[in-house]
Amino acid sequence: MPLQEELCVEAQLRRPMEQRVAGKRAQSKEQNRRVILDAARRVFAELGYGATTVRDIIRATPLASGTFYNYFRSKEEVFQAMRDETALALRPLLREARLKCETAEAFVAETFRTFFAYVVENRANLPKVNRTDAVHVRVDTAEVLAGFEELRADLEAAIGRGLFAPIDAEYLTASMVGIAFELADVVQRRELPDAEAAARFATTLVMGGLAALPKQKDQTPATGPV
Amino acid sequence: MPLQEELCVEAQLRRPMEQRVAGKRAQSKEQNRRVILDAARRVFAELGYGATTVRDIIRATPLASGTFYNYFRSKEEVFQAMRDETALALRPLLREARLKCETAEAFVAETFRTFFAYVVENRANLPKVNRTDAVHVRVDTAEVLAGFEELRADLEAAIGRGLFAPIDAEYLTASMVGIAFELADVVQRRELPDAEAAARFATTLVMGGLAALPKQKDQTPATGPV
DNA sequence: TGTGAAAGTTGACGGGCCGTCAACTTGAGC
DNA sequence: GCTCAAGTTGACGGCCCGTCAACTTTCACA
Repeated sequence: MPLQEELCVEAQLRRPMEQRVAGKRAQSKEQNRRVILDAARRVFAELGYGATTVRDIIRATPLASGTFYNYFRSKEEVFQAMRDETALALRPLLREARLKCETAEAFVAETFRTFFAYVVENRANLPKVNRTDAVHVRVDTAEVLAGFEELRADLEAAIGRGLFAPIDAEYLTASMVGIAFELADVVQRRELPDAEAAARFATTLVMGGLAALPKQKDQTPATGPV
Repeated sequence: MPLQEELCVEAQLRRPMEQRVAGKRAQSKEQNRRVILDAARRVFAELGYGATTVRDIIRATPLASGTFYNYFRSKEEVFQAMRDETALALRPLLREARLKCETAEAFVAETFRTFFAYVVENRANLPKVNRTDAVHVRVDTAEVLAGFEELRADLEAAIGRGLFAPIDAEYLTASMVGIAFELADVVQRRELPDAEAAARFATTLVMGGLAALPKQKDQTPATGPV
């Protein structure tokens, strides 16, 4: 029956570029997910994470309550999805920045520069901050933790290539992550956030430490190789 | 009327050491608070922070639901109280450790040593970790933030005394805090937590950075003094 | 010791949020 | 067209929420 095919073609001709192959089904599914995530972002920003309920998110949406649960199982899961989006956007940038580095200094500097630049540019989706009273919450989803693992793997590879002296990559990763998140917080609170300055500070701190760390290792061989 | 006084004395003689002056009222108030906090610790550990409800905590207690609300307004407040207890226990230790230091190295080393030692010794009350699925939560209460401020004030005082070169104390505080919490996490996950090793790593990293930071500042005077 | 008042406890209650599910609507394929 | 699977809807039973009137315990004073 050529008529049906023609209908299909006609539909595609009307909207030539976007959504060509995707059926209406898949389209609206993607759209609903987007609608929920956007509503959630607004509501979390308005009420704070703790005070927000699933119903608040649903109410900020034209959808019915049952539909919400077709997409997410809880507000926690929505929040994780939001953080995952950030992590998935940031991780390739970080990898790319690090891979082209030929020196330890560049490796560290590019990692911090990319991170702080992203954080400052996307203040709205800020990955970390949430205030309920004077309380401060940080959530690391699986995607975020995977980003940490990438940094660690890249560090170990760099150590293997002789870029870094052999040090405990797990400890160094943790330190860089801690510095990055805590400094990001400070930077964002300042009235004129300066991503470059934060990156410079973090880089200098870590590079100075890297110069000192291998010597320290020799002083205490009791622990043995990890 | 001496008889009333006698009754009071008799009561004290029966339990000679403890609770001498405190009336029954104040006693049971303190005890109820303790009972709730202990129950909460158990329940949070069992169910995780997110899944725990106020009713779960109440059920782990011989008290009625109304009584709970005489002491705390929500599970968030209970959790904050728990963290505050940790912060209030740790802060004097940290201050004492830092105050007697005559060198920058000692200042940094003692701060980290004290912190990691406390964290490893009190794994049960561990200040940071909470898992819901693969999610990782950290909460900084007002008391905890006050601890950060103390570190910053001590750092600035040390800079004033010439112990440290003049650097941005806010950035350095944030960095030390970030390193401390993130490393604490790594250390606690290891099967043989070595507080000393973590303290040594953190100290070396920061001291190496401190040697490098003042030079960096000269390179970029654009920002000006803070 | 007895008594009145204040402090503190209790658990039932109305209100709202939770996640589910049977009935319905929409899209895909023939 | 027609059928069936996929997806949506909102009402529903169950639970948690924070409150509060009734009750019990402690305290201060005579």
